[in-house]
Amino acid sequence: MNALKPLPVLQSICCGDSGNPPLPRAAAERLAETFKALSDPTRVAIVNRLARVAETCVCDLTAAFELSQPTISHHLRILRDAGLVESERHGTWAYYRLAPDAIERLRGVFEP
Amino acid sequence: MNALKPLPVLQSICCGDSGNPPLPRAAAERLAETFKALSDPTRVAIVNRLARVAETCVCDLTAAFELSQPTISHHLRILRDAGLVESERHGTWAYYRLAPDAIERLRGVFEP
DNA sequence: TCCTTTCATCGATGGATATCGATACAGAGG
DNA sequence: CCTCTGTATCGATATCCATCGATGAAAGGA
Repeated sequence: MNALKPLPVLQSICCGDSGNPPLPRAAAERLAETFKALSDPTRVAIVNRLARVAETCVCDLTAAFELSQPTISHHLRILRDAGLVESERHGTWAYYRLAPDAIERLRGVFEP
Repeated sequence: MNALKPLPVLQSICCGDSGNPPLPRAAAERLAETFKALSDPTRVAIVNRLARVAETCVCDLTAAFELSQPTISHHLRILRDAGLVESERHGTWAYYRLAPDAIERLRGVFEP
């Protein structure tokens, strides 16, 4: 932790603080939460699968990935809490699909 | 784990396996690793800052975020290992910038 | 009503992670 | 050589997470 900012002459050699407003902490935390939902290979594969088939029930996911049903359900909950997927019950089955506007939210991080 | 697939009549009610090739596990792991690097609020804020100022030394980051210098260095290493940022030393200071083609890699997950 | 199927939740556990202080390394200037 | 400053790494610790078996909840069929 350096309490003093560099001298002006050094500030031009190093890099000065830009005048742009920084990303608020709350926004950074919300974005990080969404990225964290994609920080697992299984969840990336689930999202990719939903991008291809548009709708899937849990039973097909447990068959596709070699994981137990509670584990798949756990991953789906994390994706749903992050707002990346939506779920709907039809009779006995629960159908999951991609949330329509979830992807657009992630792009702003990389743009000035 | 259900050993039997649903009967054909139920298969049409539930959802069948699409013929599309699934995402290979290695690709899913690589993508998850990149997303994991963005699963922390501090790292999201660092990337956002680099998107605005294009180049920053570590000393400015430790001043901007109220974290210790080892912690900032730790986060920068994770971002660099993930291929999201690049670093370069000029004299005493280390400069970090966004890796140019890092963002494009992340988009394919959501597209069929 | 009882049974089966599908999915969600709970509790436990082994492994990963964010954070810090202490320390080592590297470059610039005496 | 030594010292100072900016970074990186190390070791330790508290917390979080992925996974599983067991169990609960909900819906449909016999």
